[in-house]
Amino acid sequence: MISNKAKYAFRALLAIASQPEGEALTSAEIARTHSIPHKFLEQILLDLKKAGILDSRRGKSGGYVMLRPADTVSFGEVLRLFEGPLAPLPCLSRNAYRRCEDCVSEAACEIRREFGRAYDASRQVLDSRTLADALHNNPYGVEPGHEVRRAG
Amino acid sequence: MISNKAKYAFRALLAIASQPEGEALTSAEIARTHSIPHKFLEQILLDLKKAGILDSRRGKSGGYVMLRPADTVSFGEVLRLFEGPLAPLPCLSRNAYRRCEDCVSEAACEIRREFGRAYDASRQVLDSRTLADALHNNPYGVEPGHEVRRAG
DNA sequence: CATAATGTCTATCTAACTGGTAGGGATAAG
DNA sequence: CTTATCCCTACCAGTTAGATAGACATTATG
Repeated sequence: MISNKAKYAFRALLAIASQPEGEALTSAEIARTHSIPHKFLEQILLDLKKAGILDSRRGKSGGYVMLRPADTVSFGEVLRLFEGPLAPLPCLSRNAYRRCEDCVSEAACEIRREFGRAYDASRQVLDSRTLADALHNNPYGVEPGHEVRRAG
Repeated sequence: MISNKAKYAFRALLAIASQPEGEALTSAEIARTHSIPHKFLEQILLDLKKAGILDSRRGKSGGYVMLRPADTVSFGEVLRLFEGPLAPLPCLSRNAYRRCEDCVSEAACEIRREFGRAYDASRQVLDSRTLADALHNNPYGVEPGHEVRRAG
């Protein structure tokens, strides 16, 4: 199960990304319309800003807007931001690679091999599908080469 | 990342499943050869026994053997035993279904839709691959209908 | 029967994490 | 100057992870 924090982040991002270009949403508005604890949401939006996904305006008539276009923000990227590495084993993570303490051979490890298959399958979805795909309900797995579109 | 408990369980199961028919492995042997804390492993093996996957013999020359054949025990089943539901969202879990607190429509939920795709992909691997597949390094995705072999 | 080696069960402990809450401070509009 | 907003940090209660400990039950063997 993903954390509430991550789930809130997706709700907020989808709300912000579906605003008309340039129109900001305040944390209070998002919190109210999506039943998210306000101060908790503020932390989340701040994280998204620090990650370069959102931009913010302070003061009266402030709020949040997308900094990067919604079709460049993948589900995997957001999830990693709040959950850390998505790999089921440390030895399968690209960014947070760590060998298992008592590993003899990664190539021969059955657990690594099988979980690698599961991870590949999951990653192919999460790292290719973007906020824009979700909002437009874009079909999945139709166009060839969809695995690596704008969202890296 | 999966828990150490689950990882230890897979190590132990693969060790037991690769023993010659009828030959038991003791918790102490497994703990030593795989660098697993002995008492911790005992709890794990007990869980696997209670789940009907392993059988045990007590007393001198005791130990653990497979109760069900290795080609009927899927990775998903073992993982669920130690990690609980694998679904990324409660509303995607078959066994532990729960609607999101403030859900308006599951059919319209973009988050549910996208995570459903990721979960499907991952589940297709985990619920089809068995301990025997892992031990024999059986190829994956070759034979049609492999999704539902002996392991349900 | 005694002993030693095993599995079985339950309790306990510490550190980290989850899911918040709280209270300011900085900034900008009007 | 007031008010609404974002920004930042600290804190807290409950749960979970990852064990550790100790006693009890069962069985093979001498």
